[in-house]
Parts: sequence; structure tokens; C-alpha cells
Amino acid sequence: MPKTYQANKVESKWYQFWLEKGYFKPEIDKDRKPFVIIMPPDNLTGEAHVGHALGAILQDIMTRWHRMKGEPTLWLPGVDHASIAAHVVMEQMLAKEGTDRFQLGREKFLERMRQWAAECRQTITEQHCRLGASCDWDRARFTMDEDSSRAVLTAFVQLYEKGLIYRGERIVNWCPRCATAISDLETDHKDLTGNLWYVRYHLVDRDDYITVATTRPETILGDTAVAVNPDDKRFKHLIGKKAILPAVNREIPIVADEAVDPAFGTGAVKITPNHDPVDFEVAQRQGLPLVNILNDDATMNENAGPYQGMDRYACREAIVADLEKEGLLVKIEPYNHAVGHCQRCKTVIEPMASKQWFVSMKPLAEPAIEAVLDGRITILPNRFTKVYLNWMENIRDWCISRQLWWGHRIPVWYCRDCDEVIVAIDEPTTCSKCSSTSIEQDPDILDTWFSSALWPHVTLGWPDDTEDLRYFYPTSVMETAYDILFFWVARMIMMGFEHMGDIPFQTVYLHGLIRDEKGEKMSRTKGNVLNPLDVQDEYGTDALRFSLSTGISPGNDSKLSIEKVEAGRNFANKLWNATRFVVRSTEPGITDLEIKLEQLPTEDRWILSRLNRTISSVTGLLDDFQLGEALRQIHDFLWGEFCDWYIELSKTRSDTGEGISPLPILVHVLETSLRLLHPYMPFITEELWQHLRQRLPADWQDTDSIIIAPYPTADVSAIDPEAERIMEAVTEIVRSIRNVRAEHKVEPARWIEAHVYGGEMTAALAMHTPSIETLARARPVSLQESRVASDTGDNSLVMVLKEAEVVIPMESMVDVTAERERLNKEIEQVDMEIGRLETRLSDRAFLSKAPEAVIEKERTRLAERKDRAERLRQELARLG
RNA sequence: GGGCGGUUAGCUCAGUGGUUAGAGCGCUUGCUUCACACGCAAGAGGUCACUGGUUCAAGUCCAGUACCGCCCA
Repeated sequence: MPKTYQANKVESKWYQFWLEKGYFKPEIDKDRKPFVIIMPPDNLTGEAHVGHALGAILQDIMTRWHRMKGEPTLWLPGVDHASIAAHVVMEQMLAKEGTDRFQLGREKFLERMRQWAAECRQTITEQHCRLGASCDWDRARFTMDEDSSRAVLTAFVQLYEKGLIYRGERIVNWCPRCATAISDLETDHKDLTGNLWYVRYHLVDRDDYITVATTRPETILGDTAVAVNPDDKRFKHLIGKKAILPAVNREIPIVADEAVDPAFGTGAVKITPNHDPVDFEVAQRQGLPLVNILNDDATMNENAGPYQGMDRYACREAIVADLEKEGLLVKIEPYNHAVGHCQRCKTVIEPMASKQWFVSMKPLAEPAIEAVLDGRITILPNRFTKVYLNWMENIRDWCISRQLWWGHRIPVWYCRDCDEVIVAIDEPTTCSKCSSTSIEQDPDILDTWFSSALWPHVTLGWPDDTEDLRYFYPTSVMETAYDILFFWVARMIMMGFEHMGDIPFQTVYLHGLIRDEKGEKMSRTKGNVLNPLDVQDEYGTDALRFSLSTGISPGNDSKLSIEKVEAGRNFANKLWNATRFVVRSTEPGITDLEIKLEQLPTEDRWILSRLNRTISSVTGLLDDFQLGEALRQIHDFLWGEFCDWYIELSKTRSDTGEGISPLPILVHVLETSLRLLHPYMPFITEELWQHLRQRLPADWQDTDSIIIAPYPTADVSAIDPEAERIMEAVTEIVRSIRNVRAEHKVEPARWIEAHVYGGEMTAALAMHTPSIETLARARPVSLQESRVASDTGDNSLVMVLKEAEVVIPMESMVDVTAERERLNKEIEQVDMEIGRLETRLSDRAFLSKAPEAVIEKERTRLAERKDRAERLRQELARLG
């Protein structure tokens, strides 16, 4: 084994091995409950970034853990066609080539998309493999593959037949760049600084006018009324009169409507029903006509009269200039207001009346609300439950049609002869009503999220009644980022109930976002994405996995720092070297390393005790989805206890050759710890486990991989408080001597004499003096039960420990003043603590209300501290 | 406007009522000690944002305040 761990030399080998052995594929066992995660499909927009990597890693941790627990475990991977996002990327590519999708045409465009999609799928799959994702690739699904597409169309037709999908003219969010409608969820609102323009509309047949205020003067061209509040006394006399629209000189009525806020602007508002959601509703109530003034690319259309052909913002400037010229512009006020932006391409959206397909959400939301309220579905962290419920309870209909090409085409045909609407899964050849062959399919496609909503059951076979669907549904965990709680999780729950009559998953685990070092959300458009592959190449996959999964808590964002990845790499290297040490100390093929519990020395019983406490705690944390904390504890045990102390202690034992060999325990503890760690750092643990395997007892030889080795379970009989107490004393003694050496600048090579007084622990400490000697570089170390005054010369340093005392005779003069100062400082600290404890233990409320175990603990501590204070005082007195 | 989160060591963050609040990185000092300098050892560094409350006990629960951030409208 080389001196440092070289991740890139082992990773692909083991992944290939796992794949070939078929470990990622579950065996269906009807008597056992499976553990199932359906991977939220990754977007097909190039390559995965660290945010995706985090999700994959967390899912893999859970998957590997459950697999090791022996549960039939399925992690089903998938890729999403990401309709609009993919359009944006492809259209940028086309723009560079000096063309666009309309010049290319639908078929050629789709051909390009399919090619590109295949490449992206390949890239994303390879990235998952490099991350170590142990998902069942044979079950991998793509939202546009044949089965998934049929499922999507089936869902559409069924919902349509139930009356839950309808077509209607509504105000939608129109993205002029994407040339499509988008849903409310895909529209981001940002506060922009704009103006409020006050514009005067002359009245018909009167020498009077009414002034309205608007943030979008160009929409004047689409006004079909002016509205005032019916209770607004200022305008009562004008209701029913007519105003003349500037610029186009159209006559429009002045109407009264409750929706008008008398406090906004002048109290009179222009009504542009085709381009504003509130105005649209006013128009519905008042029976006002709709005038569309925009083309799909947000240039002005023929209804804009002289402004036809202008871009919306050029038109705004032109119309303001013209109004000013005509003296109709009263004033301009700066004004901040929220403006919708296309989430994918950041273009300012236009609210626009349009005929689109919608899903009625209210009926679907009811069971989805119920399931979370009654606890059938748990959302972690819990605070998102409220966010979920709030959204669900105020849900609005979902616009699902998109004027795009890459996606599932809406399974609706229109008859040119009789206007019949035919909704069918399979393409019809004739009109079902009049048998005409002149039928035409709806050109639009469905929102990508419509197919995502069906994902948990579609991936398992729906609409067919498959064995997978019967066995694996409902799934166990949906793991994803919190920012798509509504996009994915909420809609999946709704569609799960709609199609399966049951929840799609039991637990929703939401992870936080990975931000860059400045704390900004990573995004391709910002260009601050970090490709996980680069990190993996330099530091190794396990280092990346460690850095993304340690010290995290669900739902909280974290910044990725390269320092954290380095810490992961260092940890991997530490493990590598610990194993190197153990492997070098043992002969391969020695498989009779039997552990004889009754003969074990204290440090063996101690490390086994600590190991089992760690296992117990870690499994509890995993059960509770506290993945970050569990890893921290494994790390601390391995590094801080096994490496720092047990390995060092084992060396002196091997050197002296006294007592039984530490090797069985070294191998056992290391091997068990590797299994404990495997879900987090699969590659290095497999590599090291394979090195250790040939040194494991015979009953291990049949297990070919750590991936299917059982996850450790705590053996409570190994927990040994007495061994822990003794080892605590040993380490405290070692530390105290090291401390003296450092404080007094003793040369590293020099051995110093030490006298240990162990009190009632003396007998137990006796066998540890060789360890104390080596670890503290102290020789000789004498051990006695208690100290008499003559033992301590004037030049001695006395360390008063929790139970023991250590005396070090110094050849040079001890600085008595400094020693007194040190002792006084220690006495002060101990006295403070004694004070606190005494107060607490004399508090009748504490004594009567606190649990007995807590009280007992405090009593023991008080006795200990009092004893120590007394011994410290004696020492101070001795110094005079 | 409504809701949520954060504020803990120089930095990044854990801490799911019960010892003297932890980790990584950084810092200081000393070490090529035969697994590891991607390391070892010894240290320094905290009024847990503020105010009040609940509790035998609060970084942890509650209310309010300030600042930062996010979501929804």
C-alpha cells in the first residue's frame, strides 16, 4: 500500500465491480418491506453541478445504509427532458449558429434535441457513476421514453375525462423570449424601480377629463375602459360617461368596479383586460371586450395603430413622448413594483389573455393536504410542512400547455369540419363525431412538471399493473432540494393519490442549497457553478461526499468551500494509513484472529465500549435522518479515539510483546468502523475493507463486498463504564505529562521521570505504565497508591488530576511563583464549579423535580471536585 | 402585506432541555517519533445578536427587538 491514498486509482475499479456483481439491483421478497427512493430526475441541461451531487450523495447514503441492513433496496434513477430549460440552452446554441428554432422547423429542431439529449443523458449518468451512486441502472427512466410518454398521455386523457383538465381563455404568464405561456410557479417576481405615469383621458362630449395612473403606458393601446370604485365620491358623476383613449382615439366607457382601490394613483384606473389579471376579471364582470396589442415576441401588433411593429419598451418611450407633446401627461412619479420574470431565461413576462389548457387543482389538493396533516407523509425539516400546507390550501389552477416543441405533445385533436375536440391516447385518423379525416393535433406540448408529477408511480410501471409497482409503491423517501417543494413534491403527492389512491412516499427529506463562497445560489446563467468532476479529480469522490454530507442539517443552505473538501481528503488519507498500519502488522491469511472477551485488557474493552456506543448513537441518528451528525460521530470516533489512542496504545503492547495480541481488536474495530462509514465514503471503505478481508475470521470470507456486508448493530454488553473510567485516567495522565513537557520546553528527545499516584485506581493503572511511558515520553514511571510528603522534592511539579496525581521531578529549578499561580488558577476554576454544584444540589426544587440520574451525576461530580480542590490546596500549601 | 429561516471561536458551520458549548479550517509553539507532515503534540481564541419570560435546569422552549437572507402575494 502506498503512503497516501490515491482515490482515482481505485474508484472506477470498485464501481465496475459493484455493477458487475449486480449489487444495485434489489431482489423482490414479498415478505420484507423494501426501501425505495425514486431519484428526482435530473434536468437535461448539460451537466450536473454540486447541487445535484448533494442530492445524489444523500440518496446514496440512505440507499447503501438500508441495503446493508438487508432490506430489499431500490434506488431508481431518471432523467428529465426539462422542456423549457432545454429549449433555452438549445436556442442559445442555435443563436450562435445564426439561426433559430422557427427557421429550423419543428422536426429538425426535435432531431437536434434528441441528439443533444442523448449526449446529456450519457454525461449525467457517468457523473452519477463517478459519485458512486448505487442506483439500479436497469430500471433507469427518461421522461420522454416510450413508456413514460404513454403514461403522460394516459394521465392527460383520464384527467380530461374526469373534468379535471379543461381548456380556457385566461390571463397567463407569457414569456416573449420563449414564446410560450408558463405557470405561476415558473414566474419569479422581482421588485423593480419604475415609474407611475399619470395620463389624462379626455371625456366624450364634455370639456373635462379623467386622470389615470399606470406603470405600463404602452398598454393604453389595449384599454377598453376606465374604472373607478363605486363608492368613490370624486368620480360618481362620471360613471357611465365615455372617455377618449389617447393615441388611438378609441371611445371607452367609465365603469364602476369594487376591485378598484381608491387610494392607488388618482383612484381612477385604466382597464386593459387582455394584459392584466385584475383587469381581466373586471372585464369579465363588466362585459368589456378584450384588445390584444402584442405579438408573441412582445412587439406591438396591428391594434397598436401607429406603434405597430415597435418593441414594447420602444413603444413605451414613444407613447410617453407623444402624450407629453399633446399635453396629456400630468406627471411622472418614481414607483417600485413587482414584475414577473421567466424563471428560465429571466425575460420580463407579459400577462396576456390566452387560450390554454389547465388542471383544476382544488380537488386534487384535498387528499394531499390530508396525508400531510395526519402524518402519513412526514416532511423534514418539519418547518416546511407549513409552507406546503399554505401553498396547497391556496392552490390555483395550473396552466400546463406550452407553445414549445420539446416535450409531450398534447393528445388533443380538433376537427376542422365540426370543431369537435378529440382527446385520445392513440392518434385518431378520423373525427369521432363527424368522421371527417380533416383533423389536426393541438400544436402545444405539456409542462415538463406535468410528467414529473407522475414520476414516482410511472417509473415503477404505471399505468400498467406491474410487479414493481405493486411491491415498491408507495416509496420510502423523496429526497430533493427545498426550492422545488411545490414543483415536485406537492404535485407528486396529488398525482400519487389521483392515480394510485395512496401516498407516493412516506418521508420527504429536503436538503438546502449549495451556494458559492459568496453565498450566492449557483446557476449556469451566473456562471458560478462548480463541476463536481473537477473536485473529484483533485481530491477524490469520497472527499467530496464527506465535504457535502458532514456538518449539514436538512433544509439549511451551505457554502461549498474547498477547505472542507480538503478535510475530507485528509480524513480519507488518515483511514488509509490506519489501515496500512493494521495490514502491515498482520499476516495475510491469518484468519483465526479470535477475540477472547474474558481475557481482554482494559484498552481493548475501552475501544469496544466506545465503538459500540458510537454504533448505537449513529444508528439512532440515521433512523432520525440526522445524516450530518452521524457522520461527524463516525469521524470523531475513528480519528479521535481509534487512531489517536487505540492504535498508539496497541503499539506499546506489540512492542513489549506482553499479554495477548491487540491485532484481533485492531482488525475488528477497524473493519466494523469501515462498515459504519461505508454509506458515506463507499470507495475508500471498499478498498480498505478488501485489504482487511483476507485478515478477517473465516466466516467473513464468503462476503465479497462491504456493500452487502451487514451494517453494524450495537452490542450493549460491550459497553463498559469501568474500562472507560480507567482509560480516561490513563489519557489524562499522558496529557498532563505532555503538557508539562510543552510548558517547560523539555526537548522532544529527552525522557523525564514521572511518579503517578493512582489512589483506588492504582491496581488498574499498573498495566498501563508502559503505555504511559511511551506516549508521554516519560521514563521511569513509578506508580504508587498515595503520596507522602517526602516523595515530593522542592523541584517537583505536581499535577492534580481528576482522580490521580502526577509528580514530575525537574532537574532545573521550578519557578515556584509560576507554579503557585497555576495552582491558584486551577483552584479558582474548581471552586467556581463546586459553587455551582453546591447551589444546585441545595436547591430543593432541583432535588425534587430533576430526574434521579441527573442528581446522582451532579453529586458524583461534586465529590470529585471537592476531592481535587482539597488536593490542589495541599499542594499549594506544600509550596509555601 | 403575509410567512419562514439565520445571527454560536478569526472564517465556514454542527449542537433534537441536563458536565466546563464543539468540529474543520486558520492562528501560536514544538516535532522528518519506525501508519499518516493530507501528519503528531501542546496551546490561544466564545457576555451562544439583544430584551424579557417559561423551567429545578435554556445556546436549545416562548414573546418581543435589531440586522441579514429566503419564500409567497
